[in-house]
Parts: sequence; structure tokens; C-alpha cells
Amino acid sequence: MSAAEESGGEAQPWAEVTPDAARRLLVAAVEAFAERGYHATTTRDIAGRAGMSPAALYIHYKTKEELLHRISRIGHEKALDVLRTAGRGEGTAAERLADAVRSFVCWHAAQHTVARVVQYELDALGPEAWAEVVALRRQVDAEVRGIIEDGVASGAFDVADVRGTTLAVMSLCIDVARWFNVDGPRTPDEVGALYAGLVLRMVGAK
Amino acid sequence: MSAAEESGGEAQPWAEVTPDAARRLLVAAVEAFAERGYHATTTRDIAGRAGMSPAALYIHYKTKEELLHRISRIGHEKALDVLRTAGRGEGTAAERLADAVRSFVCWHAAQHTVARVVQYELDALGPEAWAEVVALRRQVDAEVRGIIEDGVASGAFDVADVRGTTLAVMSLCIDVARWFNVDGPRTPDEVGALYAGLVLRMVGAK
DNA sequence: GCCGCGGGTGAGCGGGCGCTTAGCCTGTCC
DNA sequence: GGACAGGCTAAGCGCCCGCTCACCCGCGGC
Repeated sequence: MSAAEESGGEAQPWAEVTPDAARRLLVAAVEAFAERGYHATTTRDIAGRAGMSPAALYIHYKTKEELLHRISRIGHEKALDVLRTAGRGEGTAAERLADAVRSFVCWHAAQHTVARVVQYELDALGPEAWAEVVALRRQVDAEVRGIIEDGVASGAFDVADVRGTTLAVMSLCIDVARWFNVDGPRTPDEVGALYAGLVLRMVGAK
Repeated sequence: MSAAEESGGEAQPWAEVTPDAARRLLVAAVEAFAERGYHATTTRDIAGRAGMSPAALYIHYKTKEELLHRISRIGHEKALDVLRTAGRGEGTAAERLADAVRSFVCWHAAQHTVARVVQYELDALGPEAWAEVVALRRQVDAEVRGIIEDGVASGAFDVADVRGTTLAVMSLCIDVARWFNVDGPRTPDEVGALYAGLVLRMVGAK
């Protein structure tokens, strides 16, 4: 199993969304939001991609924003899950950091449509949905910072500014969703491996 | 003079845009686009921020998209200028790379409203304007890659994948526009210095 | 003094948006 | 086989969007 598969590039994603019509609408919304952005996407476009009439959307979702909210929450939860599975395994801080970055980057590349929506359309959410998603992001940040702190404590890493470096590492990973292109020369696995190496250098891993 | 000042955090930006009303509209558009995104911003909002009636916008700009185009082109030109000034100075490849990253990051932090529009609203442009701006981006990429290649050639850097590492360095710099917050704990200069150090580690500078 | 002209406004047009409503199929239970 | 519930559609409501148009004001030239 490749890192891309174990990082959520599965054949049948969104399996937790039922019934079938609701899932089709959600998948259509992810595509449309990723391509054109939330505000430039119309409910007619989403319904059309799902092969349904515009009114069908409102049987399964109260508003267009609820679609974005659902996508954002599920997407963040999956990313966090991928990161935790890799970062809480056995091994030294360096091994855990490399695994975490590799998986997290790989997910952002393989699932770059979801990741783009999740990372860049956040501000279109209303205050309470926004707060919920931001709380998930803080958990992601804390996970990475924890590994870096472990490495510093054990003397394996040489980092002067832990918060700043954590920010930079997160930043590097997240931006993959912006530039990654399926038709480009690199596979998600390759980008993950490259970035894991770069991050180990950033923290001065011995 | 701080790096923030020499990197374009000047008191009177957009001086090249005349007449005065056209500049006020453009500045208002930058603010609005950065806050809410291009598609979520209305022409009435832009005109209102500039203290004018909605119709006034169309005296100075043909369409709302022309505003975005102008902002994007001027913004990219300034960023490229900042990068070139720093990256083509005297010194070793390591010194030039550090200066380039410091200035470029500093610009993205100090001018994060412009940078956010420039980096994230690109896809709202029509095909010909999009192509023009993408050409400028390729020049930015080439500039950074050139410095890294110099360092590899002279043996100062240890980089296995030059294009991939260039991509990662650019990615790190650009993402600053997404997360930087004026009310946060770091000044643009501090972020620039931190990132310059991290990038030197990424390229394995001796 | 009047003219022209660049910069501005108030009102509003056509259209597409998010969302609703009335009603229609299709399967299930008795 | 009639009642009914869930899933879906055609039609359309009210609103606000990008943008236009008819008109107005202040000011330099003759």
C-alpha cells in the first residue's frame, strides 16, 4: 500500500455521507468549490454536476453554506486523522516528524480538491461554523508542535523558535493544496518524500 | 531603514496610479478583495469604501475584472522587483538567497493584503490577463531557481531536486500572505529573518 | 459670459442568484 | 387497491448583482 492510499486517497471517499444523493451532491460541491471557489459557484452548478435539479439540493442541505460546512468539517477531521496516525507511531522524533509530514503532504496532494476547499474557503463560513473548524486547525497545529518539542527536548532537533518553525512547517504542507496538479510531473508520494526531507533539515535533525 | 521599508512597506504606495480617484478606488478594491475575496466583493462595496457612488467606478475602470487585473499586474511587478533587487546583489549564493527570501517574505507580510489578492484571486482573471500574470510568476520562480543553481554549482548548497526545492521555497514564502496577521506577535522583519534561516537549512548551505 | 469637457451622481435595467412551493412519481404497508 | 411518505422536479419569487444612461457641476479658454 502506497503512502497515497494510506493517507486517504481511497477509492470510495465520503462513505459516511448518506443517502447516496446527498453524497453525490457533496462530491459535486467539492469539485465546483475547488475549481471556482465557493462564491463563484452556484447551487444550479452543483445540482447539475450531480445530475439533479436545483431544488434537489435543498432536500438534503438547508443552505449552500451547510454544504461548505460539512465538507470543511469532514475534510479537517480526515486530515487530522492522517496526521495523528503517522505522528503518534513508534520511533524517534525525527522519524515521527518525517512520517507525519509525508502523510499530511501526501493527503494534501492526493486530495487536493478537498484540501483546497478546506484550506482556502474557510472565511466563507458563518461565525459558529468558522469557530468549530478553527478549533480543528488548532489541533493540527498542536500535533506538529508536539513532535517538534519532543525532538528539541531529546536534543534531536536544533530549533530556536518552536512556534515559528511549526508555523513554517504547517505552511509548507498546506500550500501543497494550492499548487499541486495531477497532470504535473510529481506523484503525491514523491512530493511527500521530498517535503519530509526538507522539513527534517528545517528542524536541524541530527 | 528596515527591511520592511525597503521591501515596499512605503507610506505612499500605488503612486503610479493616477488620477487620485482611480487610486482611491484601487486601494479600496485591494482591501475588499483581500478581506472577502473577489467574487464576494460588490462594486458597490468598493465604491463605498472609496467614498464614491457605484457609477464612479466605471469612469476609471471598464469592469470589476480590470481592477483585479491592474492590482495583480502591479503587485506581481513590485514583488518581482523586491526579489530581484535583493537576489542580484553582491555576495555568495547563500547570502543572496537569504537576502532574497528575507525581502520577499517581508513584502508578503507587510503588504499582505495586496499579496493575498495577487496570490489567491488569480483564477478570477480572464484567459489573456491570466496568462500575462502567470508569465510574471514564472520570472519569480526562475529568479529563485537561478540562485539555488548557483549555490549548487559552487558547491555551497546540497540540493538533490532543484526544481522541487525551488517550488518548496516559493511555496513557503507565498503562504505567508495567507496566515500573516498584523495583530500577531511577529513583525514582517522578524518573519523574514526566521524564514531566511529556515531556507538556508533547506538547501543544505554549508 | 458662455462653452466644452473631465469627473461625478441618482435612478434603474436586465439578468442570475439563493431558495421555496405545489405537485408528481414510486415503493410499502395494510 | 387506497393511504401515505420520501425523493424529486418545474416553475417561479424576491433580491441584489454588474453595469449603463441621462444629467449635473466646477473650471480654464476666449
